[in-house]
Amino acid sequence: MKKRARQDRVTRQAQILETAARIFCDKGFEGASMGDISAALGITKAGIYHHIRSKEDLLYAIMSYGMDLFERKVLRRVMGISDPLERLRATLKGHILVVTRDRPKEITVILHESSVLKGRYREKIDARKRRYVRFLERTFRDLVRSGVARRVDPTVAAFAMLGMVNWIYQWYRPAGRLSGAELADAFADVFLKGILKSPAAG
Amino acid sequence: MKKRARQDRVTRQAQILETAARIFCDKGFEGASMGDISAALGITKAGIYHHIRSKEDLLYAIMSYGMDLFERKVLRRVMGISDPLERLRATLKGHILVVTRDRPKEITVILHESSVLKGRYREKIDARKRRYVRFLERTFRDLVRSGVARRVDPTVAAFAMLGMVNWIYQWYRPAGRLSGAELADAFADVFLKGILKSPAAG
Amino acid sequence: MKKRARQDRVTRQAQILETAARIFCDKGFEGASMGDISAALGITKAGIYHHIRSKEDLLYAIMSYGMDLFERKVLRRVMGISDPLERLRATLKGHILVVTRDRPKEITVILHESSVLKGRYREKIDARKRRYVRFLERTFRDLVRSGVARRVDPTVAAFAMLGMVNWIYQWYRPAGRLSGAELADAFADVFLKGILKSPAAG
Amino acid sequence: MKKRARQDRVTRQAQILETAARIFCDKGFEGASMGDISAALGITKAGIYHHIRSKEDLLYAIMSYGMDLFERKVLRRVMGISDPLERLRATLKGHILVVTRDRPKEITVILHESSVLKGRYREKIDARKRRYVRFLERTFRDLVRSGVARRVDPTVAAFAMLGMVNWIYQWYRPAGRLSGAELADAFADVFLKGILKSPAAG
DNA sequence: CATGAATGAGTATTCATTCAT
DNA sequence: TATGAATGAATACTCATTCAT
Repeated sequence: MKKRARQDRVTRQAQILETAARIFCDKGFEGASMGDISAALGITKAGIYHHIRSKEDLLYAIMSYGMDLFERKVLRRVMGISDPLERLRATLKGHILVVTRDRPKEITVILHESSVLKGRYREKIDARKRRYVRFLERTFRDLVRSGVARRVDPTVAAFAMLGMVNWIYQWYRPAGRLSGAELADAFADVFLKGILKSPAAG
Repeated sequence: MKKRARQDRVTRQAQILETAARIFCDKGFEGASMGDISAALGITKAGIYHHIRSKEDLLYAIMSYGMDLFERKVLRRVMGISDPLERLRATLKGHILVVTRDRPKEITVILHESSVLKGRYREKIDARKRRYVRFLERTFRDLVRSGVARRVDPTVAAFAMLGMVNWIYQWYRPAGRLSGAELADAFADVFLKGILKSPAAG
Repeated sequence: MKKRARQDRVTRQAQILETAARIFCDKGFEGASMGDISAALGITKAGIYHHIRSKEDLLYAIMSYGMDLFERKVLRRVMGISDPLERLRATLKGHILVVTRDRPKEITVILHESSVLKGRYREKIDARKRRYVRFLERTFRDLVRSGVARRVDPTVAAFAMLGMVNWIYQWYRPAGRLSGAELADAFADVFLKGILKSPAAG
Repeated sequence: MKKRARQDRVTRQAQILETAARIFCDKGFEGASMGDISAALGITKAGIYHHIRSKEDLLYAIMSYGMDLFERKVLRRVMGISDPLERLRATLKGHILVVTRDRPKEITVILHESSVLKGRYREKIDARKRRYVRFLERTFRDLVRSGVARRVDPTVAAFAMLGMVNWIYQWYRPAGRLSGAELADAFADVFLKGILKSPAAG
């Protein structure tokens, strides 16, 4: 019985995070009201405050969960790959698959609302983002060193790739022509080989 | 005297747009209040309403101006270039230079707040964005047809490039290691030739 | 075991009264929340409601206990004194010693929050206060009649004394220069003999 | 016309202060809501915020005005009196007359709500209170030195007097038996000459 | 005896907007 | 063209209290 109670609580918490993520996604953090969220949950505004401390805490919890998700589903699975090309390809595809197939609202929230977070919360999320950027930079450096990649600036390459991938949520619709897997392949192809046929043309 | 009055009015309008763009940029559209804007302008809130009809109108005016700017500074200058590779290169570099050197707040607002616009305003801005996307797609199609580019999906290529470029405002700081021109060159290099040394490796 | 249970309950009740008195004292009745009290007690808000019926009841219970305390420690001990001057002196000193040495939060609550009580509760506390005022008036009347005191208005004298004494909680700090006993002596001296050297000077 | 506007504004400000003082007096600061005040003024809650910055600011403004009032009506008029006995008598009577005849709600608010103020506001009001206490202490010291008063502790005498006088708002009703002037005389009599007929009796 | 969850009413405050002047 | 005053609706959040477990 106690277990049930605890489980219910977890469920409520998760329900709130999920619903809030959806609504923050649709209306933006500032555009969404606690009333929107409580209404979507079918409880009162006051009821929500049994489970969270403030709207900003809620946002952080969502982002933190989104980070967990990303790290669990992507980062953790690719960090150990020793071959840098395999590592990069797995990262790129994994990242794209997560944002196109699972489409976790939490990650959209991270991408779109990160600047509303202040103070320690902001720092914590930013630190986790930077960790990912550094992982990408390291991978590009490995690729250049191993002679597989051209002499690209690792930082430039990292942000080029991040831009391509993080922008997906702005335009990609799963109902469209391309599946997530197809997009992943296509983006990997463009990013790795470039647009042009012959390097000499550049 | 009449001319002066009209000029002053134009000036006020421009002042308001510029100031509001800066503030929407800093705090987001929903996070910014008309009071923030009027305070930054040194006039009263009521005073602003002599020049604009509503906060949403103001946002639209900013975005519209941002679009004008982009089209004048980038699109118009490259649309006429007949060689598709030159056209693409000029577009890519022009676009990046605009967002790294001029850094117009209006364009950041377009990128970050477009989903708060509703109805006809939304459609109008979206139509202009789509026009740019179609222009890019046409360019990639031309490149493939002319045998200069590999067989890439034009839509995929367009959004890959847009992602890289539109994400820049999220991380690029002019005080950093790279100048706008250097970033433009580096991104063009990565995008056109890809990361890898040998196409066979992909 | 029953005895133990009852004792525990009494203990809990007393704990709640004491803690609530302290918190009402610090933050005022309206400024304090049931959450403040429950947190200070280490139980839940709901837990408190097993021992009290409402916040107002709790306030009344505190005041009532404060009154009990005062009547037990002061009034009861001096009412029987037949010599009016001894009676007055004992009352004055006893009252001051209670508020300076024991410093019961309950009495501060009575002095500071009495107007928030309504209805029957208010009447009950007010009645006990009036009883004390009438006791003082009677004592002054006795003093005048017996020729020991000058022809002072008993009501005026009673409220002059009450003001001096009831104001103490606003400024007196036990860490200061005067002990409670010293303050009691000093106040008694001032009140009984006045400020001036020679009555003629007044 | 501009003058009228400014005058109106002053009037509104004064209206708000006065009304809020009355309501804080009746219900206490925490017990009173901004809605109570706005309703009493016949404007909306939002309307009030054109004239004040916050509820706490409003409280400070009331207390500050109460202090102005007291200093103007009492302190300023008596500070210059060179004879200490005259000075004390004028202070005592002036103070009592102010709280019994004018009965400014602002002074009651100062006496009852001062502990809700925090930070700089609290310090400012406290400093003005201390200034009055020091003035009283100086006066008592002068009286003792000049041989007019008995050897009383100036601090004790000051707080004895303050208690008598500051407690008046708790019990005095102008509809009662005593006029303010009569109470002033009676309190002065009790305080200066004491209760007892013969000093030897103490 | 105690809890976690919930609620309805209420809190101070902010908002975009209007309007008489 | 600008202002000060005002408003109605909304904001995030808190409150005392209840109740099933």
